[in-house]
Amino acid sequence: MLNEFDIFKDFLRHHHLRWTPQRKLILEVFIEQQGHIVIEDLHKKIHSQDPTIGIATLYRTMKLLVDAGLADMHTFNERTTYERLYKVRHHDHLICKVCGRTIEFEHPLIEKYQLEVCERHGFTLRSHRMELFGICNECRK
Amino acid sequence: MLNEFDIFKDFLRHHHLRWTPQRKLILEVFIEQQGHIVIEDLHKKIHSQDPTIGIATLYRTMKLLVDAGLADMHTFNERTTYERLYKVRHHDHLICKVCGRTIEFEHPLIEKYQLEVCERHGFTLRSHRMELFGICNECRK
DNA sequence: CCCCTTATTGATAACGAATATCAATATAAT
DNA sequence: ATTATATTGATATTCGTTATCAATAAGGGG
Ligand SMILES: [Mn+2]
Ligand SMILES: [Mn+2]
Ligand SMILES: [Zn+2]
Ligand SMILES: [Zn+2]
Repeated sequence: MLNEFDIFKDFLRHHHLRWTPQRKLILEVFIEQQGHIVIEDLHKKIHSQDPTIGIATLYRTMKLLVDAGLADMHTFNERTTYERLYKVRHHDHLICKVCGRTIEFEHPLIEKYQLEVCERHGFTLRSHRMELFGICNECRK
Repeated sequence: MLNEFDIFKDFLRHHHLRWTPQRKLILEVFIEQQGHIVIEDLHKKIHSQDPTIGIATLYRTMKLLVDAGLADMHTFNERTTYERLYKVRHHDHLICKVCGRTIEFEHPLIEKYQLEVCERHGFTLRSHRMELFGICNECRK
């Protein structure tokens, strides 16, 4: 199986885009993160390795990673986060309104019923977003 | 059962807030809309009845209506919309990525499994968001 | 009804995340 | 190497929303 670098390179080639040192570094830093990461934190880490990389390039590259299927973008609590999406199963999130913590889960039946609903409406499903908001175990204490 | 005006008045009293002509007009215009409405359209309609009402007051009042449980706020395709929430059953949305149309649906089993997931994680569910993105029947043709 | 505290208002400045612009530079195909 | 074109970083710009603030209004007590 191809690794993320090869997947990204292939994606770029396919779209007549170019493999650059900036894109390489951004991908390197991104894949060593885990969980949901915001642009700001990503930028700090990238900046510490190469202070010349501009914020615009980071935004542009993250968009490419999403298009390439290597990153997933979420917006929780007015905040945009990116999540690695490589050999990671699809999942949805519980989001604590108090501490902001997210809990990941998957529920095959829910996914199945989503498809059912779409079929019933002649709708071709491409992606979905499901977020459950509330109060987590820790914050209830 | 109380109507929306009484509910809003009660809400305001409870929070030591005041019933004003501006809030009355905004609620009047809001409840005669159906479906998902953006601030801009709401503002146009309000402006035609009273050009002196400022946009800030509209934003402030819509937030109050959400808090009072009379309006629901969504963000589809980077656009914030408000939806009337009075004697309207909870529902989720299919959103066409081509034409932007939304289709409403409800699925009791999905809701049930959502609760199940929350219980399993000791999570107290307060609200949720579920949006299915894809291509609608019209746009596929 | 008046008084008085406090909420509300509208105009407008400010914010901030994300994007557009653009001239200089780098990439990769030939 | 040459060449066409994609990319870059700095920076200006966008735009929906919120903060500021002085003037005004609401509404409870008397
Ligand atoms: Mn996740
Ligand atoms: Mn709806
Ligand atoms: Zn929590
Ligand atoms: Zn459509």
